[in-house]
Amino acid sequence: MSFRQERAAERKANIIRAAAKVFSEKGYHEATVEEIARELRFTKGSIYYYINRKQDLLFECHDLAMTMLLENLDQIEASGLAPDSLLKEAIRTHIGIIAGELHLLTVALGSDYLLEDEYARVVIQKRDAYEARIRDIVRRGIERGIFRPVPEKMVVFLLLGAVNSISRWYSPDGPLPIEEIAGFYADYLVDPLTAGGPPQGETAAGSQAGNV
Amino acid sequence: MSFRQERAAERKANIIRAAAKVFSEKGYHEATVEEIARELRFTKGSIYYYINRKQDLLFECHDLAMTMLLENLDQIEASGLAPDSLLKEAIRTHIGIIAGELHLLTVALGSDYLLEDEYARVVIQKRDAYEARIRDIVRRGIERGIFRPVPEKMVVFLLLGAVNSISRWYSPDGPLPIEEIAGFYADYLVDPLTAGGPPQGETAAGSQAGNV
Amino acid sequence: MSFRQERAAERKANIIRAAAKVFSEKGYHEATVEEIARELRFTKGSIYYYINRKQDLLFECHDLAMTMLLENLDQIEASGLAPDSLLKEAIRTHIGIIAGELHLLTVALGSDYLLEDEYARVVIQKRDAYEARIRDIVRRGIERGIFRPVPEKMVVFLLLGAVNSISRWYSPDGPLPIEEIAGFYADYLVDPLTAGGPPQGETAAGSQAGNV
Amino acid sequence: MSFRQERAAERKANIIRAAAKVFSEKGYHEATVEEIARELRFTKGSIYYYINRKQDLLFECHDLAMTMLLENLDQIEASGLAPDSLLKEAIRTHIGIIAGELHLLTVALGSDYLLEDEYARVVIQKRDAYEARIRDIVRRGIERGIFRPVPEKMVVFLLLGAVNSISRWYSPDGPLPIEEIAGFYADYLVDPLTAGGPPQGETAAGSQAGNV
DNA sequence: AATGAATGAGACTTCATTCAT
DNA sequence: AATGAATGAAGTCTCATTCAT
Repeated sequence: MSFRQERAAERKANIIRAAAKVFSEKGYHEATVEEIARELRFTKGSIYYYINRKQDLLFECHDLAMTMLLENLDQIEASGLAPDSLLKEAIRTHIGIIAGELHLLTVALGSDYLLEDEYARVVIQKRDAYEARIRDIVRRGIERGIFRPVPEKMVVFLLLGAVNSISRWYSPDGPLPIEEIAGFYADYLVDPLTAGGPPQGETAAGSQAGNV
Repeated sequence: MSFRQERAAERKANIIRAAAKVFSEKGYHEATVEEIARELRFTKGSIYYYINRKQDLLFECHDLAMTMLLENLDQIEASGLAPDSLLKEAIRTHIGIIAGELHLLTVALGSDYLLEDEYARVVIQKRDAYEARIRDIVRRGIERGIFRPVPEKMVVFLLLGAVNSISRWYSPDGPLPIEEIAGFYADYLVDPLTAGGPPQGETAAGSQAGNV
Repeated sequence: MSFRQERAAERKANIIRAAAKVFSEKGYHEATVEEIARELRFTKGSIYYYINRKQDLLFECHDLAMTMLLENLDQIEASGLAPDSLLKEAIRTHIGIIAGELHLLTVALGSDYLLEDEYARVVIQKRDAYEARIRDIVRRGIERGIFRPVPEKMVVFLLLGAVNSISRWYSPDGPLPIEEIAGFYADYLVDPLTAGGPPQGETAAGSQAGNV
Repeated sequence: MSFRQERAAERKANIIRAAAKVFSEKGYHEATVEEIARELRFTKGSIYYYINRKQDLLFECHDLAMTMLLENLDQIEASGLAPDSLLKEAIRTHIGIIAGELHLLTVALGSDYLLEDEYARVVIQKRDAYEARIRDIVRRGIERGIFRPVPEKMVVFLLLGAVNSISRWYSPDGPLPIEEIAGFYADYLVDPLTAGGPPQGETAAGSQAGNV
């Protein structure tokens, strides 16, 4: 990448982050392009040198966030950890990303019905891929007898629902360090899966396997 | 309540539900007053005979939803159940309300930054009250040694985050009956609180039958 | 048509004529919707109660003009005149329509590249139909030996080119009554087609000398 | 003219022609400076090294076209032809210029209301001069008894209207060579002026039958 | 009770134009 | 000579809201 291109890319990333900030504070529609511009010390028109439409900014927020989550998964899956540790690590790092890119993830985890069809398709596909990979971890855990049998899909929804909701209340100024939050969530959510722990065997789980 | 008032109240509820439907499908801003009117077989102008502003409809959605949740809590708290059963029951019925009033709860659990300050204050207060009461159940459980000591606030966030996210994927046409989902969530989320590990033997499963 | 619908249709026709006026004076792009509204003592927003987009107004101008020309052709073709008289009558009435609906025809005969594809297709089809019907008159004249053999298509282009250009200079305030202009054009353009040469002597020419 | 000046002039002509091309295809307003630049393998910014304003380009199109027409008239008037032959020659060469500089003439013969007042004045003056000189040819013909008495002004409008409209449908890829079109138009339009009817027999018409 | 009509504020977007490099 | 970047003015369009009937 040439120097010029690099600078342009950097500037674009800035714009996306500025958009994420404003979007996360006021919502997509209440956020005006002018506000995003102001955030960057730009004028309204200037933004349009880098983007085509406001909607693009929303898409880029979603896309960047999903890309970060997926790449994170790549990394930790390369570690060779066992399913239980792996799932915990996935949760912890997922939470770490939420905290580290709070605006971005707040936008991305918020309502996606704001995305126009064309864009929604791309984003939903990535999100589905992410969910599928988490589900795979759970499945592998069950197969190896590390996790008790559970309806994987529902469990993943439960896990991600709990985890993602952190973006709604977390503040870096809060009393708890994010690592502690992350650790607590990981344990709280994964431990019930480990065989010798929580509900043994006969939960509705069995009958539900593969149902959701 | 006089016949007149009754009819008026009923009509108001209809309007709120129509608004909730459209809001939940398209989001507050993409939903036009005309669409809501159409849903009611009204014209845009006519709806203003019943409401003052579009924003009112959003507020009513939030308010009605929170009222339903709070009243539900009143009811089950009157049952005299022990904290663990009570918490599970709270979760189950909370999920039942989500499923039963999907549009309404989807709107109410979605982004609240769409509410103007005046209204937001009212709604947030109710939501805080709801969280506080759930937190109290947890606290009582800890005090009585039924639950292990945990950071109550975070646990409640975790619980509600997981539970509320159901509104994002649940569909009445899905394969799983909502009671099963509710039971699974309740067990999965409450069992980790019980002191020595999961409740022995008596998994909620049994006690859940036909509960929601 | 109900009273209401009638009124609405009338109002729409007014809007189209107002648009035609402004378009013909300043061109499509230099004409702002606000100016058109002002012409009608409307506000900008009000116009959008009747139309969807500015482009619609342009289309309606084209469409209305072509419809008038085509209906006029229907009428005079029903007269049973011979091709030479018929062609002259067609030219005369065509010119009459230009003068009678000067704004509208100025817009319609002006550049059609301003129309978006969807609309252009409709308009071009009507224009082609119009040309084809004029061409048919010429062809019938040739077949019956009333006209000498000529390349019909080119002749029609020549005729219509000459006739339509009237919209560029004609003014109702000019010295010449439109009937005289129309008669002169009809004779000047059709006589060359009649086999033995032009009608001798009796052209309107004399009385018009130095008039324009 | 120095080498430098020559090069500069050439470049300017290129730019005007590029502008004419884009203007003629999309109209003045729909043509963006960027497109014109692209046509020249320039960037938007660069073009402003050569021009001051977009409007200048439009003016230059008009001006260049009128200059070509006027210079053409100079040339053929120097030939000493009689009014009838002269008028035909004027029409033929006028048409030749339209075909030879199609883009340019399409722009120039199209709507002039796009020109700002300052420029419009210059252009309209040239156009008036052109019309006046054509009118003079007609007048001389009448005075010498070669043409029958006709309202000169209207005749010139008719002639030019017909001739100029060629720019709307002519394509170099069409079936007819431009010389034939030009000849046909010249005869068709001028013959009606000659007193006793058109020159008998020798009209180009015969040879062209069925051509278009 | 209901509605057609009208309005005005505001947002997105486009683009000619400028300018530092 | 050339260009990437930035700007500001303007215009289209949407829609919640009002109001006379």
